[in-house]
Amino acid sequence: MGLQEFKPLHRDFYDRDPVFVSQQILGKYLIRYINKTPIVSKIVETEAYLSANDPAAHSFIGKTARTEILFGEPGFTYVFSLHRYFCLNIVTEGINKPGCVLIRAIEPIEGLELMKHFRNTKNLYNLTSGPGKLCQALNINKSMNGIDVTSKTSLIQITHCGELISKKDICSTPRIGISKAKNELLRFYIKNNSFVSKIKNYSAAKS
DNA sequence: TGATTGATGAGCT
DNA sequence: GCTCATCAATCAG
Repeated sequence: MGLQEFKPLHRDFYDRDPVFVSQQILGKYLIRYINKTPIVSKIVETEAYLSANDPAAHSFIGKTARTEILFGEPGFTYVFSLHRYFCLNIVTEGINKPGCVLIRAIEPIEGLELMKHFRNTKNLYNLTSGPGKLCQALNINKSMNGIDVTSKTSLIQITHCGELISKKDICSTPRIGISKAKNELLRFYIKNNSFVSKIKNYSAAKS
């Protein structure tokens, strides 16, 4: 696979509403370099966290030392820890509009052995089907906070790929595991993709 | 197989 | 002290 054909998405891509970016980023490639060796994966599930009126967003209470990166330029990583795990977000919108996109699940493409090593498991589905799991598989921790994913020299990049996901193949549901704003449909995933987390919870239609 | 719970650490008040 | 955008082990049926 010729990696040089994958160009990082431009910063303008992220300089928009997090709901829009959350859907458009589905199917794009997430590349993580470990000592120059790329781990390639496809983004298959995301959640949007809004810049205003979203009590579930970390930025809701205002700017703190932890959330400072959210208030800056779009196209940078926001990594935070939760219990023993980490979650990877991408900052969207402009300065002082602290929206972001949480990467909830990825489909492994290349670098399977490295991911299995970091996760200490052989089960393919269990490798990256959740925000904490994928960070473990990609060896992402707090030191990966504030990385520019639009730069060709970054350790984490998000790039174009051949596959376009059509609107009808994007499903939306409420976000997972939050206690506030439970009814907003801000989780998005690629229909019928087997690496999406918590598939069974939403297999039945809800009226 | 679905629901519940305990491990666990950082950030905020 | 309490909260929390998680996960894996455990238990009930």
